[in-house]
Amino acid sequence: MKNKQVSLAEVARAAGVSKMTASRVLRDEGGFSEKTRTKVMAEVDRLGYLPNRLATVFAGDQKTTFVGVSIPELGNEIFAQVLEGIDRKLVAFGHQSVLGLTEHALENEEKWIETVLSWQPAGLIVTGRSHTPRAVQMLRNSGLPVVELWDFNSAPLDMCVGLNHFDSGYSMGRYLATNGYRKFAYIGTSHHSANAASSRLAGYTKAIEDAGGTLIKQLQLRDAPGFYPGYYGTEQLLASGEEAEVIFYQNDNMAVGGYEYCKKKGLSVPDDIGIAGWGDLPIASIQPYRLTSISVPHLKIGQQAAELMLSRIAGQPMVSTKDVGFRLIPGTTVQKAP
Amino acid sequence: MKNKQVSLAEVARAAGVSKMTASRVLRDEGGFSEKTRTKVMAEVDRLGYLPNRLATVFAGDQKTTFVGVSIPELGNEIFAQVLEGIDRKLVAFGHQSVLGLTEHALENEEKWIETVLSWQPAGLIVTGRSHTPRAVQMLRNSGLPVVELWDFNSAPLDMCVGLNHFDSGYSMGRYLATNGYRKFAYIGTSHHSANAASSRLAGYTKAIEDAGGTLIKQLQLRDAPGFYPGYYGTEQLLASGEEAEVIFYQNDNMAVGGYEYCKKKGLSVPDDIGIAGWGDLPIASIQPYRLTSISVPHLKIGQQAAELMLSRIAGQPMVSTKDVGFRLIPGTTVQKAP
DNA sequence: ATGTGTTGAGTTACCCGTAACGTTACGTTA
DNA sequence: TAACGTAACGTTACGGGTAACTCAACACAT
Repeated sequence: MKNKQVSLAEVARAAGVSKMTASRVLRDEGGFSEKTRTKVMAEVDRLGYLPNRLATVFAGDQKTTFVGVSIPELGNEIFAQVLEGIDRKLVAFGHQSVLGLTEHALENEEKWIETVLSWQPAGLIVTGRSHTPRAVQMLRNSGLPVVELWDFNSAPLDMCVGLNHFDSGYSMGRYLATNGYRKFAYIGTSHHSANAASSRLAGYTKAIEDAGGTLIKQLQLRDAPGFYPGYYGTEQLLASGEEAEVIFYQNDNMAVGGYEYCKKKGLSVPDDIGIAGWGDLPIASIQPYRLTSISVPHLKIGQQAAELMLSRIAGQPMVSTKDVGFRLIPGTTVQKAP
Repeated sequence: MKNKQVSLAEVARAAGVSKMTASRVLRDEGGFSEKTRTKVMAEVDRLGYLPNRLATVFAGDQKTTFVGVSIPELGNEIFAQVLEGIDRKLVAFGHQSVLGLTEHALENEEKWIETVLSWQPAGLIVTGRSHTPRAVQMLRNSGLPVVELWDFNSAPLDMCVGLNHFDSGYSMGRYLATNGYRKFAYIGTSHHSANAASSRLAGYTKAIEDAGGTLIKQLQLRDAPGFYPGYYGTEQLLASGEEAEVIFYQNDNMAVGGYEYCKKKGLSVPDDIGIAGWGDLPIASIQPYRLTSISVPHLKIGQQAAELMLSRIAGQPMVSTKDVGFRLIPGTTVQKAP
């Protein structure tokens, strides 16, 4: 199998025409006879010719059809869905996603950006609003369309699709306060630095302050934000002796874990303790209760990102920021004000 | 931002040397003075030069560092994990994944293969063993490393990593029969044709036959294999009046859905009915019971696939097929023979 | 002073398509 | 019949790097 790739020149020679004529036939550009077309296409089939798009790009000093898509991880089903939404849309318009998993590290992102840019992509979609200075520099310099996902940013590098995480945390805090809660807790994971989750916490904290309540405890676990960290984090929190009335979790996976711990310990939710999650994740949809949470349009984020990207590639002028918003799910896991 | 990309020639001119010298400096090839190196690197920084790797590939008639990775969907957490495993490994060795979501359709795969091949990738990783004839033709013709994932195939196109789905279904059937079950049922989804799940069903059926039992009902829903299809599929099955003693589901998501339905209907598992899943998915790990299932090494599949790919790219001779196997989880949701 | 080797460059050709332009062989019109 | 138009195809140049080769300058041994 050391078949050297068949080139257009070989097809042309076999068909007894020039490269140019063969090229015209393949692009159906016109300016050739039907007989020639038949002959060329026959040779294409016979030799199994596949065009080398690299050369095409090269010839016209264009870009490839690749769009770099960088997300933190795929273990998080939200990002997996966002990616799926993006790719579906891109593929429908003749583009391909080049994957980048940053594992929440900006240095990884920077390295990935450098590599992907060297392959002349049509554009880049990245997660988050914070990047290394060099990454910003490279993105700016490239002159390529860039979409920043997830964290809504009114002053994006180029384009932005996401939601205001601070506001979502604030909404939850205010909602809980409105329903009579005074002593709040938060459980999240912090193996990554400045991210959307910390914005949520900041908003939550602010709402509590504004309402005159107290954030009596915040727990930052060194783990992935899943069911068991939620379970054991809750155990740890309750064992600490602090008398939280309601716990806001980084996401639904953790919240459901917390719920299960409370249930096991004989605590009644919401009578003894309130539980709130974030994200409206699949795990919440299969519980016999309705988890209080924040619903986020994952698929919409991906699709919108891809749409912005595509219209910029097509050269259409477009609004360049899009706040997809969020929705508070009242649920049944916190007490309602009388 | 219509900055034309800075080329090596511009860097060279600015540094007062030839393209070739600049090229040598950048590749640290030697044959230049320290003074020249400093000057060239200064201009690289000043102009923000990023190499155009396309040209390099082009010049040397080489391949890009892209590896095409095609999977059916990302909604399925198994495939998301497999992809993550692949990408981590590939990136560590200087490669990038170009994503392809086939949505279980071979025509999509074929089209994707054609497109990706035209960009001169270093190799392709695809899911499943069945492809369109033209897809097989193109893959063969390319002479590129190809890994077929998921479904173990002793006669792969090139390389293969996966497990024998038929055997896994057979094992489950035999296990259940050994524990005294005689009247079997199966619930799966069939919006896709020949796939790994149907191999599992075939193995299950065969085991039942061999044990002298009866598959009294098999339900193929037109839906994604999730919790609710499992829930309502079970309702439908039980309402049909058939007296199944045990139900084998296409995967754990469906099985847990089935379990919840039984629980709601007051049926005791495993006393009144047996429940078995497949995949050892995350959903099973957060239940208060241990689901009878088949455990599959997802991450290992991805890693192994990437490893095979990388060693083939590096030109190392390698075993080209790898059966990663599976493990039956006895669980607590089926009755044990006395 | 001459020959030889080494260092530090520059020159040329090429990769595979395509844009731009050139060339034939006709047919058509004045 | 000369002048012109057009369909069908060919030729040339180019893009951004790199392999392979050439070349100039200088050091050093003979």
